[in-house]
Amino acid sequence: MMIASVIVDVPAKQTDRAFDYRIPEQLKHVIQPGMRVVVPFGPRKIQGFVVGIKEKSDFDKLKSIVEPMDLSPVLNHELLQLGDWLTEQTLCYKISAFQVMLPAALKAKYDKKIRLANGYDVEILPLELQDLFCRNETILWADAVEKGILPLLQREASRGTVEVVYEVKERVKKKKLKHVFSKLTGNELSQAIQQLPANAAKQKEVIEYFIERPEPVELREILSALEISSATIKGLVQKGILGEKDMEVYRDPFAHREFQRTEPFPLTNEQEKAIGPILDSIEEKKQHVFLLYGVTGSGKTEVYLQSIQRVLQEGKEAIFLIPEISLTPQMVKRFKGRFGDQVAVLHSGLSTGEKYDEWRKIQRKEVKVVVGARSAIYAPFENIGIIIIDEEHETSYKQEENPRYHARDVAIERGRYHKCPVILGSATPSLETFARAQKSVYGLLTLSKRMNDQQLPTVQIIDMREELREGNRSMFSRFLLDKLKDRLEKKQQTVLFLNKRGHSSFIMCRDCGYVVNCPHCDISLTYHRFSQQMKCHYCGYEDSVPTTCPECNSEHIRYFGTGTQKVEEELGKILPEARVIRMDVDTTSRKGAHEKLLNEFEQGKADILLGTQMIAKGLDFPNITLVGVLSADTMLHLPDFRSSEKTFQLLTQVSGRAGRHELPGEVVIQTYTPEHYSIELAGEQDYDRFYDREMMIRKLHQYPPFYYISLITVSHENLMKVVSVTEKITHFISSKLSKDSIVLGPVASSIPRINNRYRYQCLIKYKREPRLGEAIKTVLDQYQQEINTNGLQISVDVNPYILM
DNA sequence: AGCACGCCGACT
DNA sequence: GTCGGCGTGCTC
Repeated sequence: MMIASVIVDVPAKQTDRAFDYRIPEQLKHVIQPGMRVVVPFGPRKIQGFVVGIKEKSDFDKLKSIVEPMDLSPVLNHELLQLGDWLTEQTLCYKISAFQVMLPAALKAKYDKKIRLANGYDVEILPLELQDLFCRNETILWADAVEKGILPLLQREASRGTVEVVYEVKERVKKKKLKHVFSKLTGNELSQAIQQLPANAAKQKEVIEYFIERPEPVELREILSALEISSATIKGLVQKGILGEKDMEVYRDPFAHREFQRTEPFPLTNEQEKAIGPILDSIEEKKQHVFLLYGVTGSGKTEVYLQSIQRVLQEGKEAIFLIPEISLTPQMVKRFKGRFGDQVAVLHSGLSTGEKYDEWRKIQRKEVKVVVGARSAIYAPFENIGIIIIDEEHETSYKQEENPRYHARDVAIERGRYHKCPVILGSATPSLETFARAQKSVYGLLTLSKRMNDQQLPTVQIIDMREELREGNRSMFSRFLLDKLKDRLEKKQQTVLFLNKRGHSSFIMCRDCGYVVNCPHCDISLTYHRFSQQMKCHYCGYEDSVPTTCPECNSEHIRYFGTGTQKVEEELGKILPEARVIRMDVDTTSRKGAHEKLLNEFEQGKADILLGTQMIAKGLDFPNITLVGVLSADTMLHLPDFRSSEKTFQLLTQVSGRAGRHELPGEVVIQTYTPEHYSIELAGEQDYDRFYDREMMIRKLHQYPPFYYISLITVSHENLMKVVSVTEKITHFISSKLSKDSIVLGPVASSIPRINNRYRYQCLIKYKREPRLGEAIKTVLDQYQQEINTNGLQISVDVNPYILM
């Protein structure tokens, strides 16, 4: 007898193990590891992943697999193994690890239904129910609740006349469209033409079409191609010459778009030198991690493209990761232009169905290259020749929910399996990566010159305190304003960057300084002009803006902080002639809006592009000669050890937008802390000195890359409970680790309360601690009961990116 | 996660 | 005496 080990779709500690199921005889040759199956679990039917097949089980009352959900495995051997690794690394459930590797469309949904039990007739039911069950075979549980007939049904269920059934349903269907095909051979078709009446010109045209191209064709396509109506086709179908059938098609997010083919550019000396070791590594089939450290505009992309080209020549596949925010149409264009329809694109702008289709193209080996954001690292290729992570330092590569993985780590793990190079590219590498390159753990490849020998833009740092002292209360320094006017005159373009993170608009009383906080979370409410409301970004609480201060009754209570709208307004006042395009969450939420706005800017329909994070990357327009950063230091003051690094990276990225082509670029950075090294050195665009400086601080405070960190966050409604549990956990972990490790806690989280739940943390810093995972698992086991029943939550983040 | 089983309080 | 509360433990 064949038995399948199945990981069931129940994300809980107690079910985080394989359950054994009998494989029915007729499925003996169908069921394979990596397939999704429907299995009975307790009283219901749920989805599961087959992880192994064996002949014996320790369990003797096995149930049988109900049915397979796939024709072929959705997870190959490597990905199953990778799932185990993910579970180990991030301490997540197996089922979560598998699900994160697949498109959302493959995640099961469940229906709970009620139907007449076997052997009973509708007659036996009370009258109210008879009608219902005459019309429907089953009734959705949710409908029954709504109709208020649940008690009735429950009574019947206890009599045994109706029963509850659970069904697993697929989330998306494969898209099918009507196709037309020829039922006859070429010769037979030619004969058929003869037999048609003389006035059937259109029908003859259709038959000729099929003589030339005998394969099935989409109905819509042939209708428009031959300019005929569906009646023509219908006639031929009735004559038995053509047939109609529904065939699967891909949703194509890039339909009706032409991508201009591009050829490889000749490489500069520097590029040539950088690509050498990569090509060697491809050839030697050796795992090797490289840091491609190249200033903005130094031509990293061309190195990527030509490396991928070599991989394709070897008959292998390539994964190219890029942060969601810079996964712009521009970037897609470059890849599609070079590699045509060998490219699949995966990003959050696609619908569930579109993502699923792109994923299937990969699985069916119809494409060779994947360009995508974080989760594209799990592309189901089987013969990977290179993995590239562009903008390696970006925080979006870390997933902030379970499984809390970093795409870089997954890339290196997959590279190990496929024995292929992994390229990490950045102008401002994360300290971890640069440190590893310095220690030769990673190969260091440097591009120090911009293409065509353009100069890096000149950077001017403006002290806004000085401006204030001299009576300028506007958000534009006089220097920046002059520059703006200058560009308007010269008809050159400007990018204005507003760093909003950590500093959104809040409501404050100007008399007593009272700030309106969320009643459920310890965080200020954000002002939304659109709805004239205040909103909590953590729990969704909403309220209208008070007219008087609840503390001092003053009427001088209003919103504070700088939003893009406010900047736009002020621009309108001081530079009324300037045409401004604003890009933020509000103006880009609609699908395609992002692209549209950028296109308008590119075509010169505006002088100033004003925006937040989303314009920091990827913009590459020749006419941009000025970049202004309105508030450089807003995120410098976040309680995070990476805040200096992030500030430096962001400022450097933004500066890189200026002067990428013939015209020289200029950058103006406004700040209240010009003396801070991350701002000063971003101004000098000196990564190396920033690195040295920041490394000293990291060493001093025992942070990465000198120490690894893990973060345990405990939350509960009761403050005392949280503190005492965190206290115990801290104690326990501390007792299990070597004395070189540092265990900090209990400490209130930087957002001490979210949704009325208090949050405390235990931070662990260590150099080598092989037993830490074990210790954390013990903690989770210990508190299992309270987690299940008492509403206690304990979350673990190994190598957290944000300490929140 | 769901759900059944089982042991204690307030009702017909 | 029973209906129903939610603590406890199980699901191949």
